[in-house]
Amino acid sequence: MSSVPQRRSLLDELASRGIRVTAQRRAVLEVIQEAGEHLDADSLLARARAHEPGLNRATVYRTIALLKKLRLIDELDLMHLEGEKHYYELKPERDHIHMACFRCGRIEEFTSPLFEHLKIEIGKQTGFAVRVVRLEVGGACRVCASPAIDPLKSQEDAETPLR
Amino acid sequence: MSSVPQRRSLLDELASRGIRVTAQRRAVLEVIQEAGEHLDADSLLARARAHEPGLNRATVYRTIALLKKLRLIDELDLMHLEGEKHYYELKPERDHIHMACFRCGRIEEFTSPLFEHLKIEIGKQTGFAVRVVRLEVGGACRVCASPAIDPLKSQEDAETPLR
DNA sequence: CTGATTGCAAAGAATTTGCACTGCT
DNA sequence: AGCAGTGCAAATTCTTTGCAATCAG
Repeated sequence: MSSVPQRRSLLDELASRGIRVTAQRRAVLEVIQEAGEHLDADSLLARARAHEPGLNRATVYRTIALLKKLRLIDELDLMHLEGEKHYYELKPERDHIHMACFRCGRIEEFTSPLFEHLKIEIGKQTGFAVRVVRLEVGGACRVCASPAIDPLKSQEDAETPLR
Repeated sequence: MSSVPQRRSLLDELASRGIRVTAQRRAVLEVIQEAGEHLDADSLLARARAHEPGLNRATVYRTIALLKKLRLIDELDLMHLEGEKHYYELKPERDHIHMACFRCGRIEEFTSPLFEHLKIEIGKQTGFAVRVVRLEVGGACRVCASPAIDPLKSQEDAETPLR
């Protein structure tokens, strides 16, 4: 939800690697950095155009690809709750789990030491060098799962995504 | 990799729920059931056409949607190693982790009691009723991560997907 | 200067949908 | 018989690409 600012800005990361900093990239990076939520390419474009009006959709996709390659952002599916878009967020200090409520569509995040242990175990047991981890969960959030909310209203199906 | 057959066939599952069993569905179910690997919609169509030549692509998608809704299969992305397709597998008795090697493209599976604990913890800590879990990992498999393989050949990038 | 980056427009990949026809149960 | 399921073709959604013009370093 609220994000702890990370040590170096995306801009600094690019510059320090000798990657060209253009006005377009600056606009996209800024939006990603200040985003309070998970953004897809389309909303990213819309917001970045506030900074850089002529910005093209293709440039957004190319910038996303760049940031992914540099492992500065993570790509999420959020259980495909709405369409097949991808969502992006700054790579966090500690990986977290994304939980998508099939009933109300809310996305929750959750971190746990167990998750960190699991990642370590994967490496130890299999020899696999873990670079990117994505753990997504679908189901019913606390509120939607509660049977006490409205006994008269028949419960919507929370077994399966909305669409 | 090799799969332990589950108690009831997909066909029985449908029939017992009063869902219509058509030749087309039978063909798709059979392919999913015997698949030794993760199949996308396209390969699913190709294989199922061996049983049911006229089978249409749309029917495959509709059948996949049905099985997903009934939670008889899981949908995977396999870190989008090749395109944005989805892959499908029978819902296993115990959820497993999918590990995708960015260098050689191999997919490994891994199960761990820690993973089960983590799922339980999610529910306990957040009140979220977990229905579907997808844990995917990207990186370098044991072989590709090994620095001893070929010291002369400069290592390919294993930090990031191939495409 | 000069190659990396961009915009544009078109193409591509994966999936979904409307509708008339077919075939389970 | 009746309605769920299917095929077909077109539409949608999301993303990528080729190429000429532009701009950062």
